[in-house]
Amino acid sequence: MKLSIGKLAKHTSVNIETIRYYERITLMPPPFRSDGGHRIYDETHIERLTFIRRCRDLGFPLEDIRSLLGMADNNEHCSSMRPKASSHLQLVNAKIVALQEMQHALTDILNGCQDCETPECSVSNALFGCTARSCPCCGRKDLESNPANDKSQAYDH
Amino acid sequence: MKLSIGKLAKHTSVNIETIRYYERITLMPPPFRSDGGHRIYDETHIERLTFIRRCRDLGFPLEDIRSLLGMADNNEHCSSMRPKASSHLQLVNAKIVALQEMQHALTDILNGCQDCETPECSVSNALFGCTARSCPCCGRKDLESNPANDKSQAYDH
DNA sequence: CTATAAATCTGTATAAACTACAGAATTGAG
DNA sequence: CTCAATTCTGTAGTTTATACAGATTTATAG
Repeated sequence: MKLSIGKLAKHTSVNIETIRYYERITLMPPPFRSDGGHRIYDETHIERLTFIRRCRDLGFPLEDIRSLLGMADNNEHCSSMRPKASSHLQLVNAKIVALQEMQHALTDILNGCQDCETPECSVSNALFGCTARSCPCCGRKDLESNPANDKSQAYDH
Repeated sequence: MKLSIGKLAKHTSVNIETIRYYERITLMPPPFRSDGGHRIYDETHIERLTFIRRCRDLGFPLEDIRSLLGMADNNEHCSSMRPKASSHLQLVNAKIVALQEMQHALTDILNGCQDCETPECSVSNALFGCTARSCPCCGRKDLESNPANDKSQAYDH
């Protein structure tokens, strides 16, 4: 199964220039070439590139991804992979928690505020979530009038 | 409650130059200044910056964040916020799914492979997850020997 | 209050991760 | 075979920050 760079780009939603960029920085291996010099990919490239793209979309820096790929490239023993996998797992877990908070906030917005015209809606409260100590939407600042306010408490009005 | 830029930086884990950069691109509002010209922040800046940083860590581009913040800045009616909130929620949901897959993959690695020295471990299989059609770890390619292989099937050996 | 170290200021340069041409060569559909 | 579409290399620009230089301001120790 052979793919031109254009087909690979479409299949993975990574654009052509980025694929060449990843090759240049050795994140993707240099592929075979046609007689005329065009790049020829196969499904192993699809897998690898899909993995890279997914990690990027989730906010992992390229060097983290390079390190994870190094694990799969099996230049190392499993014993040396464990710390990497473990620390990456912690980051993944933290990101899931943050995304779930955001998910709840957005769901609240969509459920709670159908079509109001006043600034009493739950939008900013929901968006800023439990970290909010004052309301960016109406400007009310409970904290200043109540300095003993619990920091971890969600702002609510 | 007043904060120097350094305190804000520590409190939010965003570094000083980045805070000034966000001000320059109008993602953060210009703060008050001391007589000498030093920036003075309060807790509304903490909230906003924390929100920005969290979004960035999760892979959302600044323009998406700008749009979300616009919702909270209440220059718009709720009716116009709904489509934005809705499409952002879809992205959030997709990211959660992707992260959970990665979470399972990494957990598998940590549970399944204690300290092997051979390339038969589950590392690459787990990492590349259900998209894998050949094993980057041992090089076996089931797809080529079995062209009718189901694309959606996880590679397993 | 002074001295001086730490923090911040503006402005510019560099980095990381792409993205967009320009002009030439290759590929492939008709 | 032709000619439009695709890809090639190389270079330049964009986005999202970081880093540094030299001047100024602020905090602290005497």
